[in-house]
Amino acid sequence: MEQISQVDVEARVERFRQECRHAGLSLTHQREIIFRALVEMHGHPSPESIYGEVKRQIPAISLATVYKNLKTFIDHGLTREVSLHHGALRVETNSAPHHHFVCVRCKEIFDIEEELLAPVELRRKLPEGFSLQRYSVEFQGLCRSCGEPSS
Amino acid sequence: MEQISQVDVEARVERFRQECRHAGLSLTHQREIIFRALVEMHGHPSPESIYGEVKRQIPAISLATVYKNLKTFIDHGLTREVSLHHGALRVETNSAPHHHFVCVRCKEIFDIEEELLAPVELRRKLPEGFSLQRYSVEFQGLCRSCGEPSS
DNA sequence: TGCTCCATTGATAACTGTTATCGAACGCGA
DNA sequence: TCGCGTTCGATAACAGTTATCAATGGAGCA
Ligand SMILES: [Mn+2]
Ligand SMILES: [Mn+2]
Ligand SMILES: [Zn+2]
Ligand SMILES: [Zn+2]
Repeated sequence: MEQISQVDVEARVERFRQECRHAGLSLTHQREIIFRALVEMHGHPSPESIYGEVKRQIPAISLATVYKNLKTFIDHGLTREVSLHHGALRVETNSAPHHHFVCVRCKEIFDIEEELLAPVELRRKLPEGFSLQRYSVEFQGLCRSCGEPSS
Repeated sequence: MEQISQVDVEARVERFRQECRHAGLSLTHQREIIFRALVEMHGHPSPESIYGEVKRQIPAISLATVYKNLKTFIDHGLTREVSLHHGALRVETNSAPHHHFVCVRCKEIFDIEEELLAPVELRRKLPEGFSLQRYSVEFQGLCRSCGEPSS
């Protein structure tokens, strides 16, 4: 959670410009401000919080523009979505500890039995003050149906 | 993903009844049908899909009843929500592989450096047809601020 | 069994997060 | 500088979820 230096920010914005050119994306003012905000905001910001930040520099910007650009960035690998299954609540009654495989394409969630993995080992302790209740490994990739070449 | 036997279902529904009594929850017809559907549906159903299932047995049931009961079940540990951060899109520019700690209380997401963990080891291969792109470990528990006794 | 009370239900309005639509504005190559 | 296709802002529409509230119905008790 260390602060990112201004030099690093500029370097990443410059790389961003190159990647936009590469991908045939127009370099709009909005686009750049949004990306810069993204890099400068530490953590895992929501569209709403990014909007709040960007609005300070472009008061007239639309929330829809933020959404559209975030989607564009994600599609082009310029940023990443933290959770692939944030769309709707999902529940399960399988109370046994187990892991999940999430398909990046169809977003389906598959159970992975716990025994398939060797226990996760911590080399050091978690940061001070954090109390652990459980953990599970989330695998991401293509599921059987989505990986087929015929798709 | 093996099919659950009818005997097991009944056993779990019976346990459900006991736990409801224990928790001071009324044993309503809707409640039991919803729970039974939940146990019988394999995978990670959404409220909408549960509603669809339950509606076949109680055509007049309201979607709100399904939501309310799912929340009640989760609050009492009768079922589990698969993802703690399904509420809204979250993005990050931290492209280095890393893990996450999600606070069960405030839902904040914290980065955990990759080096804190020994590499995850697969004892066997993933199920046939699944292609892995990445994985990360999700820790759940209380963060520093939420774990404080003064809260 | 019948009565009372409070939890729960169903209907629906309201709210939040997200996407679609569309005319205006703008970036970019010619 | 011009012209075209992209992107923008405003806003309607949509999806998922929660709040509201009157009606219903479990659960304990007479
Ligand atoms: Mn699962
Ligand atoms: Mn992260
Ligand atoms: Zn898939
Ligand atoms: Zn917390």
